[in-house]
Amino acid sequence: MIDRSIVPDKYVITSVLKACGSNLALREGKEVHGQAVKLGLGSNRLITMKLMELYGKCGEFDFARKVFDKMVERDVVASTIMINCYLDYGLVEQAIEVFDQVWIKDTVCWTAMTDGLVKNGEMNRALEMFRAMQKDNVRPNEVTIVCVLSACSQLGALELGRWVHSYMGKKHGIELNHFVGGALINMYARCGDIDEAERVFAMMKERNVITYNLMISGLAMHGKSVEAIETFQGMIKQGILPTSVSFVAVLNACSHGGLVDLGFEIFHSMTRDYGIEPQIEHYGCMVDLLSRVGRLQEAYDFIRSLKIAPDQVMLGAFLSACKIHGNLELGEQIARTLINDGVVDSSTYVLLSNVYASSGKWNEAAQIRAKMKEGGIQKEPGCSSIEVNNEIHEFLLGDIRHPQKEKIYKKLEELNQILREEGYTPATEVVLHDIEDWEKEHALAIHSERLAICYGLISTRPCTTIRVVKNLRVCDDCHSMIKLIAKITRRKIVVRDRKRFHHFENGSCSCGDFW
DNA sequence: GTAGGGTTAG
Repeated sequence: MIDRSIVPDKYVITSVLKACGSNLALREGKEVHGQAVKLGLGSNRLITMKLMELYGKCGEFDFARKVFDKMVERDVVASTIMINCYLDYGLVEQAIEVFDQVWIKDTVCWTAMTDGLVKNGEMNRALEMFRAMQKDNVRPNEVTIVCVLSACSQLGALELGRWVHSYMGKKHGIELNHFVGGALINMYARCGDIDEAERVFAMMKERNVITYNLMISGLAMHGKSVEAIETFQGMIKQGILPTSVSFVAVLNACSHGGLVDLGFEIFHSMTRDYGIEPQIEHYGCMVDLLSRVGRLQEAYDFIRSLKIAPDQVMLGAFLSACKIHGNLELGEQIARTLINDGVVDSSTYVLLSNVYASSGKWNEAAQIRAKMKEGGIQKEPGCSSIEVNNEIHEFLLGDIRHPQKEKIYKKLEELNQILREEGYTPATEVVLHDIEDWEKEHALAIHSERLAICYGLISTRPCTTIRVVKNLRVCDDCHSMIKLIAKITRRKIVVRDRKRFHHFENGSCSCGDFW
């Protein structure tokens, strides 16, 4: 409500416009701006910039641009607001166009552009931006560091992440605050160096619930269940109240560690001790917890007892466990529910098809694939990446774009030869007889993680750890193959898949073949 | 003045 009894000044109008922007109240904002114009404040810089922000936040970037173009003094601050208007709506190229025209860019402007690229999934361009910023002699601050670390964590760029960490340590005035500390823990955990994540965590003087959540989920991701639970308990001892996110993290740790009773105790403590109502993701953790250890009937009954409808992730956890524990009947019941509901994404289709295929029900598997085709549902392309000499190398299925492709495929063939001699037969050869043609192509092609690993083998020093990041789950065949590769090459191979880490060493994997 | 860490379960 606008109180019309008092005549507002420019400060009042600025703060009301700001509030309208935060609440996406476009109509009210326009009204306030109209008032400002009537009061002769239409060309006030602060008010004009707030109007741009308002338009931007409400998705009206064309209007924001018109205001921007009319501004007499289009300095770095106004340009940064315009850049953010575009970046919030994914218009990266338009943002860059404005950015390029800024004559003297400051830290905020560089950081906004870098962060916008990260938020729009353009990690490599974000890192390029960071390098360009340093060439331009603009000093990064804490915010810049957090953005760059976020890009590193998503890319799995451990080398660069380490470089950023050491840059901070060299008296560049970067403080290890909550944000920077959290970003570092997240970066190390997600880049596969959980020990270093723990070291940063231990070094931090002050930790908040987010710091703890990051550490707990990092430990859980690496299969360090006991440490994750201890960290959770340590947080409570410190008097920090857990949030709903903390519970997902710690329940996830319980399920990876097979700690059913403790998991239930923690689950019950949510409402009892902290007044946090479980959400679908917490129920999902409980289903996962029961299913993993093979208590499938209990998991099934648990799902049925819920007042809310199960989602694909929850059913996926159950289905995946049915496949591993060889309980097709319960799995099929759930599968039917999934298909009938008709809202199934590509990964669940793939999982369903694999469940059928694993028990030799080829017709059913083929039907699922046909349904996918019918509905025009495409499997998300698998993509693996590896960082070598500060550069991220990306590989798709059967990728031949890499400049060193000959060497990579030669290495792959060499490994296949050794594996065959060791008596290893790829699971795909068995599968091939009973699946559809298009699937054969996929099965025959070379999965991206193998290419990334082979590139790692030829381009890094012997005995060093190879770290690969994959956007999807690792398939069974690749998983067993990587175990053997780790053994014969005497390398540690760390693979981050969509959900967790696999540390391959000397023929076995830290996930205990259950993922 | 403009920019910052967790979306977690398959």
